[in-house]
Amino acid sequence: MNTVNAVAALAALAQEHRLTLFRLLVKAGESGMPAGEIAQTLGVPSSSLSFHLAQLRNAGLILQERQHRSLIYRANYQAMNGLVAFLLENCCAGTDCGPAAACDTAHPERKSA
Amino acid sequence: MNTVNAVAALAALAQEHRLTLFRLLVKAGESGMPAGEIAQTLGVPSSSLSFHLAQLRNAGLILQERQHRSLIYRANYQAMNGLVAFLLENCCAGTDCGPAAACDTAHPERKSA
DNA sequence: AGCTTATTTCGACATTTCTAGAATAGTCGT
DNA sequence: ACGACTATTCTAGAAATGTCGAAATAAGCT
Repeated sequence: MNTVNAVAALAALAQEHRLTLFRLLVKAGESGMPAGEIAQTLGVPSSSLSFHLAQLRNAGLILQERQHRSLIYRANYQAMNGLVAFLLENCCAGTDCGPAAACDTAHPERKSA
Repeated sequence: MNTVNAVAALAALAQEHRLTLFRLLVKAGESGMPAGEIAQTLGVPSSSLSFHLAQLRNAGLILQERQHRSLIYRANYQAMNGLVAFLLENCCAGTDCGPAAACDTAHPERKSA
């Protein structure tokens, strides 16, 4: 993670619809949500939603996967952790003041191990 | 922390100069830095810097304090932690997957306790 | 092949944000 | 009070971003 990546990720999150959307996907977990369902939940026209999904995807914060006719989106926990780590990188003047991020990609209810 | 606050904070950080500036202050710690020194370090005209400092301040991410002729700025660790906590709030479908933020306002080298 | 559903891309417009010079406002020493 | 120093506000133009209808693309069904 460098400044440019971080700015892209932050800019992607710095918008009401996108932040809500991202958090929705964070909640949704590994199974993700199809674009249509997201549009409905957020009450945003599909073309607008598509624009926002693209922003988040370009920033690497969400992942896309086709499932039959629908495109399923889910949060990229790893990217999120990277961003948080970057933000708190030199927190407390470089002293290690504890773990900065702690969300694993694996999902408690779903992970095999 | 709510969505509106979070968007404000993220928007404040979603800009190359401001992100660098914020991280500079995070490194600088409790003692902070005067505006002039920041401007010099970042190579940004003072009027532009002032604009960015105001953005970060409005978002609650940095604190201002006058010291004689200089205005000293320092990172607001608490605000940062609040933001991170908000972002990872329902991480892993609400399962508590560990501490999301860990930077205390108190500074190892300076704290009394 | 043709029809239906799901989603994206295009285009045009409105809004917001960034930049930086010039003017203004506080603070201090003399 | 005056001058020097530090920093902000004002201003205007340039650049980037958000919105959403209409058209286009992709996938699956019969």
